[in-house]
Amino acid sequence: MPIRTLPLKVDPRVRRTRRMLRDALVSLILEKDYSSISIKDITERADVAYITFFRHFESIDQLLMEVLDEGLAELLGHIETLAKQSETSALETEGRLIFEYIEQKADLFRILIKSQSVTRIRKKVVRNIAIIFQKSCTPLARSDNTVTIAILSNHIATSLLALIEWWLDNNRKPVPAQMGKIYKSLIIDATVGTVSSLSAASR
Amino acid sequence: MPIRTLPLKVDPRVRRTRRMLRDALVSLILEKDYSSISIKDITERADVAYITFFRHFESIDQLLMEVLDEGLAELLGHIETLAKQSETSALETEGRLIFEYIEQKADLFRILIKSQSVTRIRKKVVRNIAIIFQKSCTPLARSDNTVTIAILSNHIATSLLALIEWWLDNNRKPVPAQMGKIYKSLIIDATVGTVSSLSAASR
DNA sequence: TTTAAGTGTTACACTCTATAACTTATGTTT
DNA sequence: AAACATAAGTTATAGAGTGTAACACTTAAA
Repeated sequence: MPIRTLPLKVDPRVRRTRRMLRDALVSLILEKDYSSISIKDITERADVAYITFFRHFESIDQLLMEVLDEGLAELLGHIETLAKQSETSALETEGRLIFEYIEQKADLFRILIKSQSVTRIRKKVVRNIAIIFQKSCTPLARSDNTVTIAILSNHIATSLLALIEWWLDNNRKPVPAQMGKIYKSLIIDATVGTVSSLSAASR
Repeated sequence: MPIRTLPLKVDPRVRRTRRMLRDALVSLILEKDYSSISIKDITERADVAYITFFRHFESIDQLLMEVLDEGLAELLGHIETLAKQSETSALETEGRLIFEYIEQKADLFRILIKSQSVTRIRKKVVRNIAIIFQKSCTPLARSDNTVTIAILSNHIATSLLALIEWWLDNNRKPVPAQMGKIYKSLIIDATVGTVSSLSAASR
């Protein structure tokens, strides 16, 4: 049995303060460079006392992690759904749906990409996405080579993020449908092709 | 004709100071987190007065750029050579040579990967590497689609860096020869395959 | 209403960045 | 070698940012 009952009634003042700090950081990230954001900036934007920040978070990075954990849960759930679809017959639309989803959640993705500048956070995001694709990679690597699976899933995660970053930097020029095709061919099909060529070489 | 003759006799004191600052930053990056390095740290390590830093550089980022420009020139030249080889018949050894080179220049690469945490610097490194591969990509994309070429070269550059980062994070586990195969199959062959599949679709 | 906990105010110590005025050291030139 | 120009060192200063402490005020819960 768990030691603490999960909701455990959080003081509404605490909920309010943390939410205001999160919202303040989000709006600040969207309008200026992450590394130039100070704790004073955040507390002023949140209309909260300076010291209150330290009563809830150890650093801006930690606050950002809370923000991302929130948004990432939804994002990862969406990617996971799409990854599962790729095992079925909906391969054609999978990539397009990803980029359409990005257009909808543009703010979240701008923050996500910007956050990648913080190494620790970037690695965590990559790892989370890689874990999702790991499931799709495992059946592919017949020789159950754990190293190969790790490399493949890491490659998919980093490549997808890089492709998204490029797309956002270039004003989302090719439409989602075209980006979907590129994603499928350049990342997914290519990964599958690698598995067969590598396992053929070791056979 | 250029306005200034290029070497123009740099004061030996300036050369010495700048070299000491560069060396100090390199040794600091190798032993602690980049974002925690202060200008005072650098000048103390370099055994130089604090104010002297500002007489040569505007910021730590700028000093790092000078460090990277130095090392990157050699690195890029090496990759370029390998990229040219890929147009000939030496395809089999290309990838292996890259990872053997990384083992030799481990310090430079550790700095390069760590520097990626600074968005501006990371983008510049990616762009530089992408430009090299752009030349190899151009003949592939027959429909001279500039967008496609940009995406392909960006994909190769980011994927290669991500693969290198993964390899360094995992204690260089698979030997260079194996990593070379993975690189060739997962990144190079996959890119070539994408070009043909995309141009076939638009035909 | 009383109590507990969260938040605000003010003050302070510390680090880091950035600049200025002035002195000392070093290289270049005559 | 002496004179000059320039780089580097010393000291002082100002301002921003982090982090903590003591105390007063406000809100939620009993």
